[in-house]
Amino acid sequence: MRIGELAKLSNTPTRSLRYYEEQGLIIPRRLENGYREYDPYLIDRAIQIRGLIDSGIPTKIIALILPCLDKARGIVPEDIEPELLAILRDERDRMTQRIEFLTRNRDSIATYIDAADEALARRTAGTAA
Amino acid sequence: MRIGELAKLSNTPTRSLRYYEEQGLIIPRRLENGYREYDPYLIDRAIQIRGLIDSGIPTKIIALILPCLDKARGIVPEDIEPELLAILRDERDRMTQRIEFLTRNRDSIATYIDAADEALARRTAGTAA
DNA sequence: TAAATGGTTGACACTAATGTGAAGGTCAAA
DNA sequence: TTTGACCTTCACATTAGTGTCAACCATTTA
Repeated sequence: MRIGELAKLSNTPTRSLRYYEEQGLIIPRRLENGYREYDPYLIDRAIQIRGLIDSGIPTKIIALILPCLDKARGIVPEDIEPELLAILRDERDRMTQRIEFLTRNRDSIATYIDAADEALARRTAGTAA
Repeated sequence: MRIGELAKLSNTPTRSLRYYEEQGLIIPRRLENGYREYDPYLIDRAIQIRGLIDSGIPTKIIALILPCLDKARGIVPEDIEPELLAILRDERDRMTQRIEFLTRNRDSIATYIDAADEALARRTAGTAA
């Protein structure tokens, strides 16, 4: 598929898709026209990248970990550099921290929302009665 | 305490602390000199803000949800605007999405790391034997 | 064939968050 | 009293990611 279709299917602006290519995250084939040609599996990849960027992970890190995410289901790495491994551990821990942070704060917001809902329900009930 | 001490304790550059003030996230008292004076509880708040920003939440959203996070433990909101409530629900859901995304990808990375470790262990064992 | 649609590159602009440096005020200690 | 550490504001620079526009090429359709 071409870039416009991928943009629709992955809900990602074409501008961003071209940027991801520039950053080495998604590199499509080219048709004779020069048009970008994307394989269908790249829909998921585009969505994944958007999610990671939205979570505060810079594209340079994403470029590092993407190959590992691909290989994760199956292929065992044989010649992995210890430096890359260290970076991966670091990033894994950073992500865990982020998850904990987000979870704590999300739960606080949820608690607040629930309290507000309850308060509203009480007031509505009182008004109705 | 003054800005330098808070910077050390919260591991946040003074530049960022001033920026947070500009964004209405942390507003310290002022001494007669004009120096910023921070209460100790603001250490946690600074750390919290850093975590949220690092997780991809923009300061404008943080400014909205911070008061709720404060109130979350205790004070029940009485006069909450339905618009704010809608924004909060939205943000809560967005954070949940982020958490799921991060968790999935973190787990993939972890799996990859474990596989690499195992492979290394096998090779080392073989070499030793 | 001409218009419409969608693709290409390139450039300029913008926001968010932070780095950095200038020019200067405050205060404690030598 | 002068040095040094820390503070102030102001301002310009930078990075990431995206928006947007210009000028042009390709393909389909009226």
